[in-house]
This record gives sequence, structure tokens and C-alpha cells, in this order.
Amino acid sequence: MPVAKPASSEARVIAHLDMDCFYVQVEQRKQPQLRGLPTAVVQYNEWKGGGLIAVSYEARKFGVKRSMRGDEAKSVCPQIQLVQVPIARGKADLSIYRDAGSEVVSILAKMGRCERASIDEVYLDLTDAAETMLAESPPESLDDEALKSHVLGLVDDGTDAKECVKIWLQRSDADHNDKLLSCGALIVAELRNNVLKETEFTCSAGIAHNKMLAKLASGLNKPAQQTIVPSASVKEFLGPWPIKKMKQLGGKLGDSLQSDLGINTVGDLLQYSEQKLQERYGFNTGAWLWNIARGVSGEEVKGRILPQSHGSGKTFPGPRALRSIDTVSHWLKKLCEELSERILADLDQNKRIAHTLTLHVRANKSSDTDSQKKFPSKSCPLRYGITKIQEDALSLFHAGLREFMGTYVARSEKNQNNEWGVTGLSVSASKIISAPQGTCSIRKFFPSQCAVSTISSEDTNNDPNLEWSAVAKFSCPLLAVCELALQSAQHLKFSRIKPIENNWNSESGAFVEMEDNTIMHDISSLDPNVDERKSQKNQDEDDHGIELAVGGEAWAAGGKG
DNA sequence: CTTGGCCCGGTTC
DNA sequence: TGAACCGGG
Repeated sequence: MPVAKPASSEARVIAHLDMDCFYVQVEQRKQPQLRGLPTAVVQYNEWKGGGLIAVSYEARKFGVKRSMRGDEAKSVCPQIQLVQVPIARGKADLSIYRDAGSEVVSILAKMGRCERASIDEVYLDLTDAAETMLAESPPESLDDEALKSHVLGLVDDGTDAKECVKIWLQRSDADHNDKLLSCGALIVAELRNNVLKETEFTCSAGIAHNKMLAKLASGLNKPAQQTIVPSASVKEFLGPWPIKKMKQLGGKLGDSLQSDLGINTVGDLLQYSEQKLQERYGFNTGAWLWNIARGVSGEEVKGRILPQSHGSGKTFPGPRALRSIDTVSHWLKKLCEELSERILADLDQNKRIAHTLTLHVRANKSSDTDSQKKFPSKSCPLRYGITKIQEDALSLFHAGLREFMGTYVARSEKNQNNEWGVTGLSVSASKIISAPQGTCSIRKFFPSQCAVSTISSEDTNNDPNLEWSAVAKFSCPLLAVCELALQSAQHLKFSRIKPIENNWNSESGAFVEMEDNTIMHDISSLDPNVDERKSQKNQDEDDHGIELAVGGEAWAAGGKG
């Protein structure tokens, strides 16, 4: 549900940048001979030429649409160049596009608060930059790219369009807000030039006082153009706009507005009072609707340039549905391999750790009765390492399958069955938390409830491999501490766990280098008796002391603390 | 069998 | 907290 947010009192300058047919551009950069040719990117070539997921503007002129299959595109545009999405592990691999998007973001993020809205879209809050420019260096000589801006509501009286824009951008009698937008447009023009220079990608942009208007504007003039939305032109611009094309109104809420109230355009919505809308759609949604009809939106640009989750999925439509545990396991393995690769790259590049693994399954049941029953999603703590992830994902699948099929387990698990068919699988990693950088105190890794009786940092400092290290003694239930310690120490390159008590029957108190150079997950690899301890957990509620020593390399590459 | 496949974010309970 | 659902590209 949309939430009504008050527009901030001070005018903001918000830009929305949208890469032009992004996947095509990525492929054209890779194969420059494709530039200027009608081109489309397809995935899965085997069925009717694959599905189009991006279409170049040259190809659009021939009527090629994103909804088409490759064969269909060939028939309306025989010379079209079809490029396949890379395939890895038997599934489409979008990583080259994700990485290309990151290139763009890293350029844009220098200028102001930056929100990565999708693989090819970014919002920027340029308020500060625009205010600064207005105060210190008001627009004088104008970049050619800025002169090519479109200004909504600016009447082109037949004279040179660039001259009109130039006059508009430099008007001294403009109000403060319009001047801010002018500065924003100059900044965006420069940013787009930088992006083009550094990545060879073109993009289009909208510049307005809020996200909603900026987003609508960025789509008005494509490709490689930018559009400004002055406040004075909002009403005229928004009035005829189809209600279903407003962000958040593309689904059921938009349907309801259309069929229940006969609202087809934003202008139609204007006739309803805030109270009426609130009566029908609730306080928040009603207020939000009333505001957006007037081009008012307070939604802020989130400062986030990294994704909050990673997912890897594949569908198995109709006859290709998976009908045995073995095939499900096979595909889960592939998906988990990709996921593992991506979270390790995130750890390496961004020092972030994912904490939750979730499995989503789409499945059908042939034993009808309630065949619409959905396969339940399941999640669990994420342990690093592809084998662990795959094991956990398979466990989640079994748990979900039991619920899906009812308490009685299907008979044939190994081989083909006729009870169920899996038509979609996806694994995702979420709850991604930044790891602390550089040298830090061990206290940071433990919640305050967990009493730390002593902390010292001398006794492991002689290890030359470690940038930092510390020892702490805890008074907590032993297993709780162990689990906590391992969760917290996940990002450490080295760790050591040694109980104070003598009954810890293990030689493994010494430092252990993690086999995959990343993470230790499992205390049982250190102490073979841990399973016994676990079974005694309930009767063993007494506090235990434990000495935990952890150490790690500082995150900064090359290691300075 | 298809405006899908493969993603991502947010809200609600 | 997890899970269902919604909406977007």
C-alpha cells in the first residue's frame, strides 16, 4: 500500500535516470559492430526463438516489441540482430547486466544521494548540488546536452528550440524553484555526459521536484534525452495521464479506481475530495491518492546503491515440471551455486554478509481437490559455502513439500511421482548486513545481554597473520555462546574457540584457517562432542564460561588497520 | 504454452 | 520473526 508522506517544505531537486534499452547497450558495447543495427536481447532460444527482454530503438521502428518471441521479431524485422542472454549452469545469467548497472551507479553516486531503483534505473537527490550551484556559479555558458533538454510547458514558438531552452534555463526572473530545476538539469546533463564517456552507455532522465514526476518525465523523451518538469506545468502534464500508468496504480488499486469510480486519468481523480478517497481506500492510501493527483509526493530518495537481496531462480513450465527429488535437488544445486557466487562476491567487494536463505517454490498437485494450494516459502539462517547452502535449500524444500502435500509423505521420493510437479524454483539471500571495517573491538559482535566478564587483547597479538584480535570471556549457556560466536564471527578469516572449562575435549583450540578462506560455520567441525552437548541442552541450563578468541584481517585490501 | 522469465523492493499480518 | 502478497522493470 502506498503511504501518504507530507511533501517536505523546502523544494527538492530529484532526477530519475533510466538507461536506454539497457541490455541491448551492454551487448552492443561488447560487440560494437551491432551499434546502430536493429538489435534485441533474447533469453532461451529453443522455443520460438526465445523471449525478448530488450529491444533497440532501431528495432522498435520496425514494430518489434518486448512481448514478442524471437521468431516473431524476425518476421516483422528480418534483419534484426538477436543476441542471447549468457547462460551459466543451465540458466540465464544476468550478471553482466548487473555489473554494467554498477558501473553507472558508481559514477552517479558521486553527485548526491543515490538510490538504485532497479538494474537500470537510478534516483538522485540533487538538491544540495543544485542549491550550491545556484549560490556560487549560476548557469552561464551552457553545455550542449543541457540545451537539448525538454522543458514541459515551454511553448516552442517556432524559433530555435535550443535558444528557447537556453533562455528558459537562464531566466533571471524565474522563481527559486525553477532556477533550482535549471541547475539540476545542468548537473544531470553533465552526469549523462560522464556516464557516456566512461561507460559508452546512453540514458534518459527526468528532473523534477519529486520522485514521481521525475520518473514520469524520464520516459517522455527517449533515448538519450532529458526532460524538466517545472511546477507550473504539472497540472497540464498530469491531467490526461492514464491512471493505470501511475506508479503503484498499475495493479489492483488502479483497477478499482477505474471500474469502481470510473477514473481513467489523473485528471479524473482530481474531482474526488481527500475525504471521499479516504472513505473508500483508507486514511493513508486516500491521502496518497489525493496528493499524487496534484503531483505531490514526499517520498525520499533512499541512499542505497547496493541490492538488499540476491536471488537466483528458474521456471519449469508445464510439461517440463520437475517430478522427482533428484531433479529438484539437481536444479537447487545450480541455483545455489550461482547464489553462493554472488554472496561471496558481495562479501569480497562490499564487505556484506547475508543472514537469511529463502526458498520459493511454485508447484502443482495432480491430486486435485485443492490444487490452488500454494507451495509455502521457507527460510533459515544462511550458512556460507555452496554445499551448506544446497543442503539447507533441499531441507527447506522437504519441509515445504510436506506441508504442501499434507501430513502424509509421498511414497516415491526418489523417482518420478505423479503427486506433484515443481514449475518454479528460486533461492534468495537476504538480511544483508555490512561487516565492520578495519580494526574494531570484539564487544561489537555481542549483544549487551550477553555478559562479558573480561576482555583482553594481548594474548593473540603475536600472530603476524592477524590485523586485530581479542579474547573475551562469557558467562552464558555454552551452546548459546557458541552459536552466537559463530554467527558473529562469520566474516572472520581466522577464529578460535576455546572453552574455559576443561571438559572441552578438543585439540582444536589453535587457530584454524578456513578452508575456503572465508567463513567458519559449524562448530561441530571443531568439537566432535557438540552433538551430545546439544542433546543435553535442556537439562543443561547452567551457565558456562567460555573463552573465545577471534582474529581477522582488516578489511581494507592490502591490510592496513 | 507464454505478457514470459528473472529478477528486485515494499507492506501487511 | 517469517510468509504471503503486491507492484515494478
